Amino acid sequence: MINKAIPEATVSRLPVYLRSLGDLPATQATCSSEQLASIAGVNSAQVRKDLSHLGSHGTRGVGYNVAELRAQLRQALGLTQGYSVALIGAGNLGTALANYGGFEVWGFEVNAVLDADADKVGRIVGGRPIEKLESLEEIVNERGISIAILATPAAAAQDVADRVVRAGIKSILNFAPAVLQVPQGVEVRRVDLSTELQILTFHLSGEGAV
Amino acid sequence: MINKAIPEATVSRLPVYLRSLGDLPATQATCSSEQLASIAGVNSAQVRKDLSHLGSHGTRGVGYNVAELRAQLRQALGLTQGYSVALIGAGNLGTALANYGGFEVWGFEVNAVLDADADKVGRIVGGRPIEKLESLEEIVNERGISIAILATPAAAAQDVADRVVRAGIKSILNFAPAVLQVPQGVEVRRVDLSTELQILTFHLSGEGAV
DNA sequence: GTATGTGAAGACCTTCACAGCG
DNA sequence: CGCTGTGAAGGTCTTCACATAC
Repeated sequence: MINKAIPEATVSRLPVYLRSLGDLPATQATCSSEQLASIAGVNSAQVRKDLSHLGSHGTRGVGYNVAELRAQLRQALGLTQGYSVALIGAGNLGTALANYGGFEVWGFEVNAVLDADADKVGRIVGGRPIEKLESLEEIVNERGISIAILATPAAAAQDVADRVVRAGIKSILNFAPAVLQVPQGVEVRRVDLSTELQILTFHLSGEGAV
Repeated sequence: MINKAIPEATVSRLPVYLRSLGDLPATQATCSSEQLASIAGVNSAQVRKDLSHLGSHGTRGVGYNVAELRAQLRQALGLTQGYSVALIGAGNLGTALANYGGFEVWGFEVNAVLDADADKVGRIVGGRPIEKLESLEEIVNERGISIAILATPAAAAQDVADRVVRAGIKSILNFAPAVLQVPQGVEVRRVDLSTELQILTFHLSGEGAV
């Protein structure tokens, strides 16, 4: 399997490259590692090494074929198929995510919005009625959900994660400010506002410029 | 300056340790690296090495004093003072962030919500009227804003960032799906939904279970 | 006995610099 | 000549393992 060989650090940059290609003029058929690097904000040797993991073959003296590279990136990232997403937690953030729609372009569709609060069930969010958390397993099976986005309070996050894992989901995007314990084979990515702000203040208060 | 010596990887874990301390029973006065590691989801040697960068001194055979460690973490992260934040872009996500309030606990206060869209100006979001982007510089000076949260569309992000930098802000939390170019001395942290989802699908579609 | 603090080893990541190809 | 692809060098980060201190 080719994927097995791609280092994690490279994987995390592939989506950036893919998006960067979209920033090129539509007329541009070819693109150098130098140019891609400048849009993506990384070193050009990095770009070349990263792309070499895809088995990508640019043309020396010319660069990479934009259309082909885009196809290879989508392939590597598994974006040739669509994904069904469940959003759990319909508070402020959850509601905003349900309405956001910025990732439908990439083939992600929110096919369920769940909440533990019975009072919220039935309310329409992002064009769908909120469903009760108890139906999770059923919904996952029926609608082929493969990704869960957690936007619950921190205190509820671990319980919900356990439930999500029991329902067979292997990919979790966690917005709750908590570190989740999950079994091997389940992948969690954490997006944590407070953490990011605190990293910023570290640099603000500590060393000077640079 | 002590901060200068703290590696970036360590800095990014300090907020997690700080929050993890809050998960301990209120009665617990002392905490081992082992316990902290398990809550924070890292290796215990990592915890010890990270904390040693703070000049922290645990007690051998006992562990770390919880209250003291919390104080040291807050100190290192610059959380002994409050920070005034401007939120730019009052769309779905921006509105949710304005209402969120989950980081006020840590001393961050949203003291301005701005938007480029004249139609939105004056509407109340998170208890404040939306103000026009043109007033940015003035607002930053008047209210001592030191952090900007960007929640604009990707296409506008770079222009807004330029403006924010010109207003003298040195810390940006960027939710727009774009890589920002900023001068040396300005720190940008990117939070990118689509990127995170795509990293998840890489693992879903590629290799099997870990 | 128990848990910290840390040198040393090893894994991983980035950058350089240039050979090689178009 | 220009740009890719990559060995080699140089960093950074993580983990181990144990001396050290309470």
